[in-house]
Amino acid sequence: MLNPVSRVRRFNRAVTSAVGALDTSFLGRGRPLGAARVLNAIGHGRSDVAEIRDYLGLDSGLMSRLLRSLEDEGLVETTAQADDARRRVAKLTRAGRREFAAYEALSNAQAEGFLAQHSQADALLAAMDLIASALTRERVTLDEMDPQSEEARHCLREYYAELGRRFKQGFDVSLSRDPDAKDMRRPRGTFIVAMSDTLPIGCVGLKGTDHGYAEIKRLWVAPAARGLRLGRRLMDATEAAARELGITLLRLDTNSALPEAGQLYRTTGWSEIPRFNDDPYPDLFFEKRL
Amino acid sequence: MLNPVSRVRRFNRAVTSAVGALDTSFLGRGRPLGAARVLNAIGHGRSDVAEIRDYLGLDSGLMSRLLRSLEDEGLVETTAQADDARRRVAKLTRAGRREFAAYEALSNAQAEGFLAQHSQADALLAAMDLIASALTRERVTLDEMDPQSEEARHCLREYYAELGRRFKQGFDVSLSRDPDAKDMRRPRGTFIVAMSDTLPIGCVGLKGTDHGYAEIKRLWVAPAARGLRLGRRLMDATEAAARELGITLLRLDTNSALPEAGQLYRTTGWSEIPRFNDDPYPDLFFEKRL
DNA sequence: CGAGATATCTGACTAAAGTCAGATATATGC
DNA sequence: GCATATATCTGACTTTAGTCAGATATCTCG
Repeated sequence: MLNPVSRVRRFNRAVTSAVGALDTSFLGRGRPLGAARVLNAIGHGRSDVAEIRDYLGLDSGLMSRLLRSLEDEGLVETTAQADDARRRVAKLTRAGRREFAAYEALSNAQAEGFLAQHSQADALLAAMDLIASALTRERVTLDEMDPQSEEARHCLREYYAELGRRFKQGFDVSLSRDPDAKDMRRPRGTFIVAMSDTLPIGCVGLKGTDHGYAEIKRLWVAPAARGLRLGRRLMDATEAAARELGITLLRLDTNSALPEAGQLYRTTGWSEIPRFNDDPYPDLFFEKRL
Repeated sequence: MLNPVSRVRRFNRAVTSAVGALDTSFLGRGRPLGAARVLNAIGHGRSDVAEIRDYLGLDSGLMSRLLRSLEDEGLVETTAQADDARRRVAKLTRAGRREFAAYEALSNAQAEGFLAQHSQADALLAAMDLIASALTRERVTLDEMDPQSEEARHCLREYYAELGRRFKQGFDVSLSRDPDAKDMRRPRGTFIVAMSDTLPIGCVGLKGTDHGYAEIKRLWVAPAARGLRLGRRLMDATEAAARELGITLLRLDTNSALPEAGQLYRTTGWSEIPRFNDDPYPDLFFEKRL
């Protein structure tokens, strides 16, 4: 029972038998699961019928009937899409919004109840993040976002906190050459956030300069998402963006206290070069010609 | 999205949509889920029909039909129970054992496949253990076991390893007064292992002595199971066993590098006493009168 | 404009799971 | 021995989910 395979299977059993209890929010309101799922998909902002069908993996006939039953209940209204009358868009009515709110409340209460049972909620949440990221790894999207968006700022806070923990001397952003947000917006550069579901789990910035090269900054992957090769995906996406922007030379700096980063650069075509700036934190410098 | 409730809900979503993929082992052999579940329950050693029905939460009519379909396939045989001919016991036939083995192989392959996708399997497994323990906390059983059983030895190994990490000077069992296994067997004492499903996640020993008291030794809770108040349950069970054995005075020693242990003793009726042995590791001594 | 593609809907069907009311056989307690 | 309880089985039924083949309306492109 102590080998890895048995441990995974134990987890599967625990989760399978608890999933009913973990997410009973779809139940308990006297509606079959299928209809409840459609209602919740609409509530969560999906309105295009084809999109919902695709998201829930439903047959078009079944989808049509479920939608009809929600209309009969007075919870949903469908109209033809303005620019393509074959497509339909679904919207919650006032009663539908009430019903959706009730599902949300159930779901929240249930998650709170689960957390309340456990005195070490932090460790439990970290474990849940890790597993959720692992399970949804193929659904992680890399989105270009503003470096001052909520998601980007979250990543940067976490990134600085981690540097503080990992550098012997700590880390103080104000001492470092913090890139200006405007250098990480198109067309000078960009900022990419890796999103798992709605949780930001990694980021990287491409910072334009006036020195004939662009810099890669702030590459970070959440602890809960390590081991999914996300660093590599982020770097690939940044390089692609740099090519699009006509950039031909990339540079970056890093620190030997972050060995996994150095390792990543060395195995993906970067070459070590001499120090090219006077930032006090980095002690390793790389460049890559595109 | 970054608050605890949202994180739990993200986990729920991830797991709910992955559960199909997490445990598809019940599928893919051309048998409906219900029948496959019954076959597997029997394969895992449940033979009493009423017990299976209860375990799987099935209606008696449905159970009867599922069992009949497995019999028709030649996978299962049922006979009347020897001492009560109303009850039936189910057993796998040779073909049934083959089929069960195929399910097991599928399940193992699938768990292996999942692990193979992740480079940080250790962290993932630790997270899975933690969550599985949290989800099944109310199903943790405390079983009296031989101190030399596989389960007990696993707990002790983990316990020693943890002391090694937490004591500044490390920990060497041979320097400590390691209790003799025979002092932790009835009627002199006992040894209790906390089992979650089939994984040992905690232990405690009650060691009989000839000095008018018994000692509590080796209280340990797996990191994956902390925060579930398991330490307290283990202590309660040990005290109950001590009372049964006619023991009226308990003593124990511990170390101030394990603050959560000292805290537990202080809040559960133990009083600090002067050193009562010459073991080099402990620096705190407690006693409790039953 | 017309052919073919696309999005949705409708009707007819199946499989699986589950419910419920007895029927049957056996056990238990007086 | 008999009334009552228990374990299982059988038949009749419902609900839910899902499949599939067309019907209908609309769009797109030459």
